[in-house]
Amino acid sequence: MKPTVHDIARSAGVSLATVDRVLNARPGVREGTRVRVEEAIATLGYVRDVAAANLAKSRVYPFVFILPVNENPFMLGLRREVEEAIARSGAERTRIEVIDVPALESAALVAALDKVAAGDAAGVAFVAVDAPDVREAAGRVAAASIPMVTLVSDLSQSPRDHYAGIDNIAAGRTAATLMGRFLGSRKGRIVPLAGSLMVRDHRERLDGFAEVMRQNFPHLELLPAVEGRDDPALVEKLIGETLRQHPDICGIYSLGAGNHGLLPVLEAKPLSPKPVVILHELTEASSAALVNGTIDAVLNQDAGHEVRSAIRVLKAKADGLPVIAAQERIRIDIFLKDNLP
Amino acid sequence: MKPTVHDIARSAGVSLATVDRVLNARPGVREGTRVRVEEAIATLGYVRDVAAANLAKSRVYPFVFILPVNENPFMLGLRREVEEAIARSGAERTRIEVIDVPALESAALVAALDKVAAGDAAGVAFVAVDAPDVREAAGRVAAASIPMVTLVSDLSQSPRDHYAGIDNIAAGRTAATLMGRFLGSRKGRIVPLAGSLMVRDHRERLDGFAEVMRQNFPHLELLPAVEGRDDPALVEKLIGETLRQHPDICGIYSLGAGNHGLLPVLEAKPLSPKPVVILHELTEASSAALVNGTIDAVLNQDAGHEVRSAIRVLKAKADGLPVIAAQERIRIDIFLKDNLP
DNA sequence: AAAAAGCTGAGGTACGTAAATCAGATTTTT
DNA sequence: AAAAATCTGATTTACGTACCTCAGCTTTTT
Repeated sequence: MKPTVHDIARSAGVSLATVDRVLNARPGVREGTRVRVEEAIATLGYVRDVAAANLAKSRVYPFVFILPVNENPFMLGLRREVEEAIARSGAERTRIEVIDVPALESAALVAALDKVAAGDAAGVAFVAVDAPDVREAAGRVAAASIPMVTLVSDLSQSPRDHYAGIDNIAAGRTAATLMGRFLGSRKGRIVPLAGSLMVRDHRERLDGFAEVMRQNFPHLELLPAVEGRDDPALVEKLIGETLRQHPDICGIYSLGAGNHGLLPVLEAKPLSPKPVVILHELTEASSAALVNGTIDAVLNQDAGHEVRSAIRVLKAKADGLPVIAAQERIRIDIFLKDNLP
Repeated sequence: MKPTVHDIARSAGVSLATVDRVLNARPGVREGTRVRVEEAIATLGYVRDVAAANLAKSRVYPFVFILPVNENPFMLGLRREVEEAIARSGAERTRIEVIDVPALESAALVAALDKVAAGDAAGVAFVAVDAPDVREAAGRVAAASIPMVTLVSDLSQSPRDHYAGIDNIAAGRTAATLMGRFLGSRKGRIVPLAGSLMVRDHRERLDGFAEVMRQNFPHLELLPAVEGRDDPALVEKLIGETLRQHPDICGIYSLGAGNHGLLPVLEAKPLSPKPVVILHELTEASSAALVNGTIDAVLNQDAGHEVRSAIRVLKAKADGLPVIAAQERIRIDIFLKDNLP
């Protein structure tokens, strides 16, 4: 049978209250007594029953999710996953507040973080904008001892407890290897399509991609990135121009969320020979394009996993418990037409 | 505030005992009263607090894992993950018993399943051998209303509640597409290396692989599968012979657990031009081979996810709760040298 | 030295649910 | 019609932990 506080009390020859004071580091226990209790805890191998403790405390975890207002499919999906987590709040003893902030603006994010730092949240998850003022605000959240995880986009050199997202440099490298291997001995130019290189994840993906390209596939020329601002109309225009200007394009790497502009162009007038196209983010559109052969591979991060992982980690940090590292690693999913979900 | 059984009782004008009888479908409540209580439950939007219920019941989930005794790295890893789950048993209110059975023998598996069916387990997970007598034994487990998930290898047309493993046909297809695309215009023979085609997952991988090969890459000739019984020495011998016999081999697909025999052969005398090699299961050896370029891709299933998923699903089934389908889908991980964990 | 203040420990109640025991009302049996 | 059996509902205790209140003891203050 699992030992309980009663067993500890009996074994150490003290009352429940004393055991409780030792367990919860409350004052009012003589040193010698404390040691006796701690020995009993160690000998019996007592572990606190978190469920019972939460029940007794009527514990709820008030978490805050700071999400950018962004119309692209990935962010909409992320938001939906947060809403599903909110729907499960009752069962999970969480209470999740969502703060909307304009995308890519650090000022609003800083304000939101400061509001969290001043409040009584048990944890905060946010999509980071990698800027100095955000880093400072994160410092204030950490100073308030509020667990903090970055979501999707990380904040470098910050005191966040955890990053729930993929390694974007690795994603770019992976895309490059797939691109190079799929092209084989074909020669030509590769065009990367980003949303904005001011965004850290886009920049990292491009960096990883460019490095592997240069190193392993020097016969392929990498064009400067087209920045489409993830705006379908703009992407359509810019990509159309680029393709006209460079008839020898043999590869396209769309590392942002501009697929709604890219796919129509590719489907309207298929190039010959068909370029190798690799996208990020699995959506209905990209899934269909994979099936009909317009594109060749999709790299994906699972927003549902990211949200659930963020919540698990925040809970664990709030309770000072360890996390299962392997469970919380967000993987880069690679989809070909053969392994679609 | 979340409504509790007390709120229901007050709202319906009955006692706690009556609410409890309705909630747990116990007899002894007049039809009219039952309806009143159910209406109160619906109006207030009551949901049972599973943690509190488990506490009151002193609930533990006695689960049984039936694992084949098998020395290959994947099965050893699976076993280690089950052991880690056992280490977490206290916190998760589980009590996990492991039954060892000889690999690939349906008789021992049937005996183990029958033992489970006769016992008081709250759920069972097992690595299925796809045979009629196993199917029948599974039927007896289902008849005893014991939740049941297959692990790693599925049991067709069986009453299992869930399958915690990858889609092996899709895995084979994915391997074929990667193989074909990596080879580009190269011509030659492809050799599949299996453990045994009597094992369902190996057969399915081969089937998926062969179909895509035939359909999309007809210029590549698929040799009959080499069955190496996942025995390093035997694999080394057979693969050596095959390579000598067919100097034009340009692709190797190792779909079983025979990598410890294959890798030494490839590293000892590298072929030129280097064949494209795709393996299953990420281990230290395959990871190293990926980094040094001996092999080109690794398909993997995450044993830790499979075990944790199996436990989550068994718990949910035992409590009659729904599962988060997306969370429980086991994905085919594709690793290139660029996205190793 | 008496009173006040702090220290240490004991006991009890609450959290939300399950389940056993108990009490009153209704129906069935003889 | 009385006794027994069955229904239906109420009360109480328990699960493991947190935390509040109170009592006895020791130390400090006046």
